[in-house]
Amino acid sequence: MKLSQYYIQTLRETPSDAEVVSHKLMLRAGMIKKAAAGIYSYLPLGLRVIRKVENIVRKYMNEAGAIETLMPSVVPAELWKESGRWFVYGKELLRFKDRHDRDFCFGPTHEEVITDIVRNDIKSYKQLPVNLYQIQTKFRDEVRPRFGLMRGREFIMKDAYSFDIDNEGAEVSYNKMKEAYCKIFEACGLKYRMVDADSGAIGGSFSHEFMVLADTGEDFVISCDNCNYSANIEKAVVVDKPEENTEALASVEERLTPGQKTVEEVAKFLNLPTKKIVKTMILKVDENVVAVMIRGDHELNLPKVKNYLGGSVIEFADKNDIEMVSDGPMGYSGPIGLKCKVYADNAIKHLKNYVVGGNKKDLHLLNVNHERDFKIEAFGDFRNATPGDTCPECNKGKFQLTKGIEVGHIFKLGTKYSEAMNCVFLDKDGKAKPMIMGCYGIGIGRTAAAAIEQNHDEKGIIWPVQLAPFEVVVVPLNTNDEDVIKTADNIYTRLLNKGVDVCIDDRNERAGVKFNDADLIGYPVRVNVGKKALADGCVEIHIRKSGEQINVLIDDACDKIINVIEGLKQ
RNA sequence: CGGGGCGUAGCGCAGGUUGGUAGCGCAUCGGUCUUGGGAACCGAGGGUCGGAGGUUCAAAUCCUCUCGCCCCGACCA
Repeated sequence: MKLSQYYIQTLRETPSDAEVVSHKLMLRAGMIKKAAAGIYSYLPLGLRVIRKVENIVRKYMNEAGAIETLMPSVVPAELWKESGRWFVYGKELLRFKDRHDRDFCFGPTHEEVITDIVRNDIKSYKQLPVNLYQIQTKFRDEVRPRFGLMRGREFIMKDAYSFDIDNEGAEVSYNKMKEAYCKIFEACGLKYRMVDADSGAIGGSFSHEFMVLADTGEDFVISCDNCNYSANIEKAVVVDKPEENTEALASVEERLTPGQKTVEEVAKFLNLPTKKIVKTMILKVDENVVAVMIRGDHELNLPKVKNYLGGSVIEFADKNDIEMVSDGPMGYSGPIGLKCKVYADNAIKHLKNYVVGGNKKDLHLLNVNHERDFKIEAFGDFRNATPGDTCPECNKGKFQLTKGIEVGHIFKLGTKYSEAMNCVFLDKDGKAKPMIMGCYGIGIGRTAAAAIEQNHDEKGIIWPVQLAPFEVVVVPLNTNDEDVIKTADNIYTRLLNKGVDVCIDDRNERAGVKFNDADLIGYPVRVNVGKKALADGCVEIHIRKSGEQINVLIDDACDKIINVIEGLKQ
């Protein structure tokens, strides 16, 4: 590609509404352009990156036996009504009517559509298993789209759906996807982690998230520094460690704490460590109000409580509920005298003489002890893991906390949709059974954005070779010098012929402009062709990632460049 | 959905209190000159001041309504 004839629009200044690096750099490099909140055009350079991600995904999906299809983005409401989701999905589902006043939605995900296809075509166990996927634009009307491609409303996603005759088969399908996903993110040249995710009611380890590690990630990943256990912070198991505590029990003391509500405020006010403060959170699990006690320096984990209690909906209790069970205002709840069951995190077990709310405005109680002062229904793992916690897998390592960006998610769906939509097959005995489904997603745009979050510097993007819009840019530095032009053109043509994804920056710009654009756009390899090196019969190969610059003879240039590219792929 | 902020040239911003010719930098176009890290000089074009209504002789500026966008939070996966 000759850049003089290409569509390349870099911005010197960062548009003011970009917050994260990937968003800023994609805008500046002229890869995307915003059309509306969370809705972007992919400009040529950006599209090339998107296509590279897509093609890697295709390759390994196909290899794993999945078959590509393409479903409509506009979906008739009937299908969504059949699965029931039309009534529960809420505002995130973009709904509209056609000229005949019929309801439609823009698909945010395609379980209904694929299930409708498969139930029509597949009748026998002999036709199963099958795994169909598509790469397509989805729309979710997010409350707050942000961070460019990272969290758009319109976004490109690869979604795959597997159908099996039984659980064993579903597990095989699931594991194939798990392997394919690992290959995909590896092939993208990204540092990632596969983590256990909360699989909710389904249970088992049938849900994994794929996280690209980056400091700017929104998700927290817990991993062991000794073995390879890693998990979403929601899911990471906290080991219940017995602890010796020989402190003598002191007697309960009331203390006025005017206006001090949060743990930090109370701890500071009483001049005690946050560990000594225990917060009592009032929750509503389905229709039951319960209290959960958590050590002040820990964070409550709602899914854990929900799973422990076997509920289906969990939320913080509202003001009324709190006043009802505690006879006191919000912010001063404590376990003593509560009119509901009290559960406590394991960490409370070994704690003595701690501070709790007094169930009265501006009142806290000191030196409280369970058993003696109130009853705890049960202890359990109800908190988020923290760095330093012991690994439940090897029992030796300590937890580390890393930030990540969720780029892929796989999970077993079971028969939720096949049952609701009567997607059944006849088994060997001629009996009709619902198919067991699995669902596997990858955010294509998000993967590209995550690659930038993970690989950039002050000057711009540092693409992994596998995702770069072009692998190599050839830069003639003196556009008025015949020799320079000829040599650059020659190297460019030779690279093209060898199948290298190369472009030549033949624009009539000064060297500085081209260098800055090249750094910003992030071509992994830049070949400088200039008078200086040419005097020695050389050109320079500049490696974006390391900043390394090598002089090579013109004749050796192509081989060396290909060599460097191969090296970068490792 | 709650709280806060912003809409003025393609981008980044000033002007607004105190109403009176719409401005700056970058980008763009023409020219001279230049060519190894976003050159310099000369000249030029470009605006329904987000929109509607109101107050006024006069509104970017004051008032009302509206739309869009951004941030924090809640929510969602």
